[in-house]
Amino acid sequence: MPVGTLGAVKGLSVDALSGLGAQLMLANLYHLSLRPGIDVIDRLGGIHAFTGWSGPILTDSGGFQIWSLASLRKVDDGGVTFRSHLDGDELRFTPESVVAAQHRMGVDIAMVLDECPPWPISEADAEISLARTSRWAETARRAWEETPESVSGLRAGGLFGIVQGSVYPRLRARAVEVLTGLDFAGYAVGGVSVGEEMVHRHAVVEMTAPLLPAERPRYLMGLGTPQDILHAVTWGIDLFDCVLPARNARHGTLFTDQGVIKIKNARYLDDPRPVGPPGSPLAGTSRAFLHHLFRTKEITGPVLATLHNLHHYLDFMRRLREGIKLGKLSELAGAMASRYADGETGGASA
RNA sequence: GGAGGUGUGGCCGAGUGGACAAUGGCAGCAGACUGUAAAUCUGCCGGGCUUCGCCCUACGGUGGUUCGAAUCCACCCGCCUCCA
Repeated sequence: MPVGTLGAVKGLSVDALSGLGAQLMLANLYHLSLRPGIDVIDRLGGIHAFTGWSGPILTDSGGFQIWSLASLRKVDDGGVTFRSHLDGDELRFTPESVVAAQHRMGVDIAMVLDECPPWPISEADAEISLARTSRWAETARRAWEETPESVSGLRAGGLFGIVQGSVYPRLRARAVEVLTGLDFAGYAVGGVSVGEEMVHRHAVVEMTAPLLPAERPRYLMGLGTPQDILHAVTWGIDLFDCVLPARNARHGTLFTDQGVIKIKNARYLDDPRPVGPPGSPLAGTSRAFLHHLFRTKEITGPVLATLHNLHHYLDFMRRLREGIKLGKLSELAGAMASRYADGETGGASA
């Protein structure tokens, strides 16, 4: 899922996004609640009509903002109260209000409100946090059936639960048990991509993914680097979202099969080689030109780089799906992993 | 011709006796970024070294005052503005 927090992938039109073959876009309830506000989206006929994106949309609930905006919120058993990062306004999210808001926008996949705990965290604190997240999940699941009063009369398509429990196997297992008992349309693994080391990240996937029902989608929230995705796919994860390809593109880092290209580096000043492989959006764009666009701060630089990175990621996922279909995932994953390891400029992260 | 102003590191621009190799910004070089408070942030940025320190060269030029000068004085050079 390309990430379009405010309803758009930064730098791309909906046409450009669908041209890349994107199937599902992620948006964010916290950010959309502040601007333009759910009422506005409701009045305009829901999030698809509002954004013009006709493909599926998943909205994150604001649980991640409990972590990322930790200094601007207060959590209690009933929910979370944010102080807007824009103007300090109070914004109250409860499990029920979050479900209702996503119904009103008519999103395809709604996420329950969860508490994304920080890292590091003790097992005792993680357990307290998980207990709250679990109660919220039950509340959200009950609220899900209630039809909201909305202008658009829309409903969300499905509700996903979010497995928390930090790095602790006992807690992750308990979380899975609670959530599967509530019968969600899909299950997400949350609480990663909060600054933890790769070993922890991978351990969480390995201890959680196998416990999730095989017939429901498994969504790993917030990841990741190509290496992270490769690892998670081999462990049975189906769905990903990550700001990395889009954000890094805007910051001048391009993902390729050979590793990472930092296009702003002086070495690309007169590099005639194309940015992307044949058939990709930037197959006809030289590294020298893209370097020039970044150096001169042309808006087109970040836009083209975003096209490139999203294409690379979506193509990467396409190849993995193909590998799964052919029953050759482990072969493919092994080959890809070694390529990233041997990349000319190294992998995406240490 | 007269009057006034000004000259600082690649550029712009602070600094008007010691805390100054000299605030900022730009440019330059590199790094970071994982459910987006991010077209953002961080580091380096006169030269050399044994780089939490030392040495050299530096605030238009020359000379001087002073224990000490980018800062004060004299002369010279350049540039700008106004008047004629």
